[in-house]
Amino acid sequence: MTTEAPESRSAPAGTPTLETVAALAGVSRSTVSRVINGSPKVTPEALAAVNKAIEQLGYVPNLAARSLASRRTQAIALVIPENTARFFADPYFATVIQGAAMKLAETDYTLTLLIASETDPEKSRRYLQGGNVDGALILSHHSDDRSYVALSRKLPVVFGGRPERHDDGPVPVYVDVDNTAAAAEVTSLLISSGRRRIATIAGPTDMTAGLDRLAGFAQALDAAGLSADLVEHGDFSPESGAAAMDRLLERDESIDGLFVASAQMADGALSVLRARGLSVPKDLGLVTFDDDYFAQRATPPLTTVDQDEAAVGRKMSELLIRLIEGEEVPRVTMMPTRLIDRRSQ
Amino acid sequence: MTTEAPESRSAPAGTPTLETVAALAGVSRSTVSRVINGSPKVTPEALAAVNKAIEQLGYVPNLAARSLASRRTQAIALVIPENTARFFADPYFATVIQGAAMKLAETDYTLTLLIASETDPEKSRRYLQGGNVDGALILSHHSDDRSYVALSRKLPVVFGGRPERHDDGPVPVYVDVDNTAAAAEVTSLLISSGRRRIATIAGPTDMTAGLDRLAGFAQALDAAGLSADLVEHGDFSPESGAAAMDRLLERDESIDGLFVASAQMADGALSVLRARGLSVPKDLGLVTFDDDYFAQRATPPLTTVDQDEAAVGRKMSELLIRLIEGEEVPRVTMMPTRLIDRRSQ
DNA sequence: CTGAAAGCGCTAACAG
DNA sequence: CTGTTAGCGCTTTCAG
Repeated sequence: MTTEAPESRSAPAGTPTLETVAALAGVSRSTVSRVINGSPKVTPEALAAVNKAIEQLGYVPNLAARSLASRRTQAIALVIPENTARFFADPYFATVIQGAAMKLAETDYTLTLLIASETDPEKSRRYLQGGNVDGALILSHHSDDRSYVALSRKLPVVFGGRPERHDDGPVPVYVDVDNTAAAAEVTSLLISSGRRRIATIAGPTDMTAGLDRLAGFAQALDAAGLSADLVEHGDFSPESGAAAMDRLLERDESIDGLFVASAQMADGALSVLRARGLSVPKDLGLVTFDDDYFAQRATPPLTTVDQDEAAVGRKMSELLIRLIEGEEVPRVTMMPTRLIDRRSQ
Repeated sequence: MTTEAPESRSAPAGTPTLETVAALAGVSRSTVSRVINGSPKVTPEALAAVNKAIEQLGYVPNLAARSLASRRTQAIALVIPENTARFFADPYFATVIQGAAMKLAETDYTLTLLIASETDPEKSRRYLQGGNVDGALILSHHSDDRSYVALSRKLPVVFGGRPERHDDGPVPVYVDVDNTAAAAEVTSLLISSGRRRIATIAGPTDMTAGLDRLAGFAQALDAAGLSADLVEHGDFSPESGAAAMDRLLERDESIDGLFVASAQMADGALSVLRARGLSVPKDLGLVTFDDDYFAQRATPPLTTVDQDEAAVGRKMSELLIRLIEGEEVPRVTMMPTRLIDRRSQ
């Protein structure tokens, strides 16, 4: 019944453990642990001995054990809506993820991809609240992030893109670009080019980026005393842009200016315009959002808003880590956008 | 020195533990553990009591503890080359990842994104060999997967895309499409259309997909007694396709057939052809690879090879899990491709 | 079928 | 600065 004689424990088979290292270095496990965790309270000699032993043994700490003992997992979940088909195809999200992952790769945190099942939302909720991660990065796709906004009271959480709020809790921490301001700015370029009958192909109404760009569009027209009634929605895909363009022209053939909420949709819209024999910018000024391949290689190249998606991802990771480590962070972080004038307005 | 009186342990604060559940259900921890792990050796009564307690407490097992005790992590690493900029932008990889993640989401495995740093390759090697994951999914990007091929002897590993081999070890397990056969097939369409001076814009020489498609192209021409000397390489991006097209036309203006190894490159090539007043398929037959937006919406829509990237990802996950669970799996799995004839040849 | 006991590998006070 | 002593929460023989 005593806890004696721990000598006869595990034979030095398998992967080396902290204990193996301690033995080889001639110190206690605590000291090895201190070295691993970079504690300053270790004599140079001990440190050298331990490091040598670690090197020699090719020792790698066991994360599970560490996390069990320290009650920190060093893991961060990246929550992705199940509706992934469009999600991954969307270069916006792909790039944000990339930025977030690259940033985390510089730290000791690990990124766990969590696909939020729509049929069993409990599964991911349990995972997140079950202490399996130290925090979560959430890419708001559709506006069904209600539950995640709630989650952010129990776990450090950072959103990518302004999450929609459905109650009066505290504002969740998020990183976004100022879609409203940027949309207004690029739209006003249309106005200063003398366009008067200005329409927009807006994003989906269940994504805040779509809503915000539409709001910016309307703001700009309002300020100029123009009517913002020519609005058709797409889902950010080229196909939806083409369809919206058709609807717009059906409603009013005299359109002479157009703000398309994404370059991919603009590509679709352009194909319709071309088919109708309308040329940009001669017959109609066209500005858009995103400086991707579509905006750059369109005929003509399009005046657009450039946003740094990777920077959004990096910032999300940075904020989350600070949050996990107990720091105060701003609830709202707006990343800069840049207007690229290619004279297509 | 005795191990007695464990009663006065942790107050029932914080998250419920297995012990809490056991107490509430009136059984031992072992029984709760059995229930959680779906052991059949539990009486219906015990099972019910435990499940009720779990429900009531909102109990979630602690993965770290479980993994420490069971020596299995239930985690799978997805290894991605650091050169991520292009990686994530590439819809091929994005979709494979998606497929792999979706498949895993149906299981109890968790996906950890591991960015393989080029400056510190040891970091990911240590992580992988340190017992932090049960297996790894590796998306071969460039041909620097030497170390990962070696890794596959110490850890269950499945590659996406044929990995290049640099030694004579066993063939690693991989999932791919038969790039060679598909490229040969689509190229032969060009031949049967009567094209005789056939060129190719090949992929990069450091990616097996690029090499294999080039090999298929050459095979088809050889079989028809045609020369396969008109080869220029791109990096799968539209820009590189345009540049390669320029070089090709400089070398030989009489080209009447062209196989482009990716639809994105084909898009670039088409812009060059258009600029030169050459029309497809009138002046020149054009076939490509990938049935994405570029192939579908090109002018004209292109005859191409459709591959199901998500299926590749799913299959990778499936094989890896079987490998982890000790099953034998085929070393090579070829996913089907489909020829889509749009009469652009 | 169930419980007791003994750790998995590591961290974290607490003495020394 | 270093070693000792207890566990972190769960699985797993091994008796019963």
